Amino acid sequence: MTVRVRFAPSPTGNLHIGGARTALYNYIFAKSQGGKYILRIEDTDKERSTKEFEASQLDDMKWLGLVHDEGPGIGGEYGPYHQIERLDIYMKYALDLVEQGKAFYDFCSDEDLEQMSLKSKEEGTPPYTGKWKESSTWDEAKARVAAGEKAPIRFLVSDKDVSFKDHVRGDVKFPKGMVGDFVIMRTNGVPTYNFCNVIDDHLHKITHVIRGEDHVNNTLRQVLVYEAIGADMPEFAHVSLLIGEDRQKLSKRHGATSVKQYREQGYLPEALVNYLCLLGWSHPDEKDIFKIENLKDVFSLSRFSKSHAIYDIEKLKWMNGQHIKAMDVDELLTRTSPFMTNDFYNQQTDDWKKTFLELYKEKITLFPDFNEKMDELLNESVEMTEDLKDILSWETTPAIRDHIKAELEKVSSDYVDTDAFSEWMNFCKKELKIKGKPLFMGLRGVLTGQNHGPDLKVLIPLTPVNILKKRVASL
RNA sequence: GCUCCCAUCGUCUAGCCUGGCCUAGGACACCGCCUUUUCACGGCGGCAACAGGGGUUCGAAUCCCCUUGGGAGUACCA
Repeated sequence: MTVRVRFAPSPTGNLHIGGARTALYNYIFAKSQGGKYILRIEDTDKERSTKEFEASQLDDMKWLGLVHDEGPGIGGEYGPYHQIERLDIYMKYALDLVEQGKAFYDFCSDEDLEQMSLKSKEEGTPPYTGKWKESSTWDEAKARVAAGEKAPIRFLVSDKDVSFKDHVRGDVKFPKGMVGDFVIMRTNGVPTYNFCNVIDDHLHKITHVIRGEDHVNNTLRQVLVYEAIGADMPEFAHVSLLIGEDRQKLSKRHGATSVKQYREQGYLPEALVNYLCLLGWSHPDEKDIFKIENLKDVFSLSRFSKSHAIYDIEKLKWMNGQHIKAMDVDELLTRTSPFMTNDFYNQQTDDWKKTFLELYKEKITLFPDFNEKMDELLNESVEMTEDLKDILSWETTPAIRDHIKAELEKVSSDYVDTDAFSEWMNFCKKELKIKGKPLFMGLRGVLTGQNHGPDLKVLIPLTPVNILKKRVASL
C-alpha cells in the first residue's frame, strides 16, 4: 500500500513555524516511503479563513521547499482539496449516520446547552444530556427538519473505552464517558473539524496522520467517527509541540513565529527547515547540519521525541551561518541579491560582488548582514577610538601613514589593484623596516580606522580609492 | 475540576523499548588555549544534566509505583 500523508492547514493566518514543522515531517515521511504528500485546505471556518492567507501559506511552503504532490494548484484524483468545496460530501455522510441512528438532530437552545455544560463541570454528568439523543425523539426531530427547521447534527457517542496506537506515544487510552455528543454538522450545514477531517482522510486514502500533540484528544472523537462510517483507521503519530522560553505556548510575544517573518529577515529556507526538523526529531547519526532531501534513507517515525521542545533561535542562527558558509560563490551571488539594499554594491561587477561575498561570508549569520559590512566598507570617516589612538601612537605608524598617503595620491583608477597594494606592503617591510604586527595593524588602522576586520590584501583592493584617501586624510 | 501526554546539561538532544559497554555522548551558547597582523572561521579543551522519593534487581538514566513540575484538550475554532 502506498503511503499517503497530508498537511491540512486552516487559512486563518500566516504559516506558523509549528505548522511548517508538521508539514515538514509529513513531507519527509512521504519522500522516505516513496509515498505521496497531499495538501488539503481546511477552510470550514468561514469567518476566519481567507484566500489571502491561503495564498500566503502556499507561498511560504513553496519557499521552504515543501511542495505537495496533490492539492491546490496541482490537483489529483481525490479532489477537490478545499473543504468548503466538499460540503455535500460531508452532508451525505452525516445524513447517513442519522439514518443509521449514529447521529441525531439537536434542537436544544443555547441556554439549555449552557446549563448542561455547567452541570457537567459541577456534578460530573455527561457533557450532553439533551433529550434529542433519545431515539424516541428522532421521528419528531426528522419531521421538524423536513418542515424546514434548521438544527445541528450531533454524533451519538457510544459508552465505551477508546484507544488508539500512536507511533510517538504508544497506546493511548481514554476511559468511557469523557466526551459528549459532539456536533458534526453545524446549523448552517458546514461540518466541524473532527468530522470532515476524518471523512477527508478516509476519502483521500491517508495512511499516516502526522500532526501536533494538541490533537491527541481530538483523536478520541475521530476514532469514533472512523468506526461509525466503517472506515479503516490510519496510523497516527502525534508530534510534541513547540513552546517558548517561558514554557508557554508559542505566541507573538516570543518573537517571530511565522515563516514569513524569518523569510523577510533573510533566513535561509534550508536552515529553517534543518532547525525545525531537529526540534523533536533526531538524526540516527547525530548529524546536525543537513539538507532534508538527504533524509530519505534515514527518516523514521520512531525517532520522535515525546517531550516538548523549547524554541530558541540561537541555534537557528548558527545553522543559518553554517548553510551560508557551505554555499558556493555563484549561488551566494544570486541568492543574496534580493537582500542587498546598498546602491554602491548593486552597481558593482559580479567579480567585485563575489570577492566581497566570499570575504565576508565567514563573518555573517544572515544575508542582510552583508549590508552592514558594505556600510563598513564604504565608511568615509574614521572614528577615533582608544584602539585607533593606540595604533597611531606607535612610532612606526606615521611612516606607514605618510607612505600610504603618497601612494594613494598616485593612483588614478578607482581601485588599488592587488599587486600595487602588495608593493606598498613590501616597501614598508624593506625600506621602512616595519613588519609583523606593527605593519599589519598599522596598515589596517591607517586604511580602515579599525583594529580588526577581514584580510587586508582582499579588503583594500575592494575599497574605492577615494574612500581610502578620505580616511587617511582625516587622521 | 476532569481527561490525555511529558520529565537527561541553560537550550536542542543521544542513550531508555531489548537493565551492566554511562565515571551519561554530541550540538548551540559560554569560558580557556592553539591558529591568525586583527576579527571571524577552524582545531583542541573546559563548564554543565539523568526532577524528588520509594520499590524490583547482583546491578537502573533505562522497568514499576507515588510525589512534584510542565504541556495539551475540555467550542455549532481547527
